[in-house]
Amino acid sequence: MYTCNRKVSYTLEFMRRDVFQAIADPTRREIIGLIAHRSLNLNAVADNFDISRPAVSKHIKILTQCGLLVIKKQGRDRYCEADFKKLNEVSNWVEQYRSFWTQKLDALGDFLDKETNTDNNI
Amino acid sequence: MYTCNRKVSYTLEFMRRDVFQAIADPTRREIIGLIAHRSLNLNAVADNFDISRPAVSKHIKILTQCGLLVIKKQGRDRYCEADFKKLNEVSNWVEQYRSFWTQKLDALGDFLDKETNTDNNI
DNA sequence: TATACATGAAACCTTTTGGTTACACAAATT
DNA sequence: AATTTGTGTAACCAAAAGGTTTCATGTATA
Repeated sequence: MYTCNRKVSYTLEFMRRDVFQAIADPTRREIIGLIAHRSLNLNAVADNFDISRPAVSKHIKILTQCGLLVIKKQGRDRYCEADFKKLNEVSNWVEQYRSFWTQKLDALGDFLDKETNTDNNI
Repeated sequence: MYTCNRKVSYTLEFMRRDVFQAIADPTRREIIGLIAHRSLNLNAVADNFDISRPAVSKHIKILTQCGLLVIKKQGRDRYCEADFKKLNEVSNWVEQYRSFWTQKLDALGDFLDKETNTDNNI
């Protein structure tokens, strides 16, 4: 029932970050907003924040590990490109409850409908 | 530009939790799922998890502080009721990027012919 | 009234998070 | 060739997160 995602610490870089945890941080959400339309190299991203460049680098690493960000090497630059497919997981989770905060009357019916085909396993 | 949400610690209980941070924890998402269709008292919620009752109580407090959960006192019981209006904030943020992960699937086919096959680890 | 129950809250602990500085190194530029 | 630039990474730190046990307190109930 309850699967813990935090004690996993593989040796490799693919430690399968949770996308919910990734977007929990406001800085990371802002990074996603920055690179949504155009990819930026790491320094360009860092210029938008008051924190240090390595701190931004860590955030980018987390976004990469959960699949929200892809790094394209180009010379000595690392261009950060957003990949929003993983956001579908968040959308699915949130939207299953949409009826609960929009139409109260149909709430129970909609819930029962959607409950049959939820696949939110990470 | 970057506003830190973590250093806020008011004296009162209304420390305005971030809903993104609230749903980052899998236990809290599960709690929301549990009380979505019927309200449960605290012990009933705690019965669904392996962690202690005070631990669940803390999660419920966080959900309350961000507005995702409302507690209705009834005798000695505290019934937990979900309030999904705050999820709109998450939905808005995610859905602004929906076109990026839906239309991109179509455009992907075009680009894949020309560009080098980048590994899309899913 | 005495006891069981539901919950809140404090004190404490360990791990994670988010930040820093310092240094290494390859790629560009001079 | 020497230097500047972009980035990775290690070592470190404070605070937050998530958990525990223990105790207090208000409600029900035998």
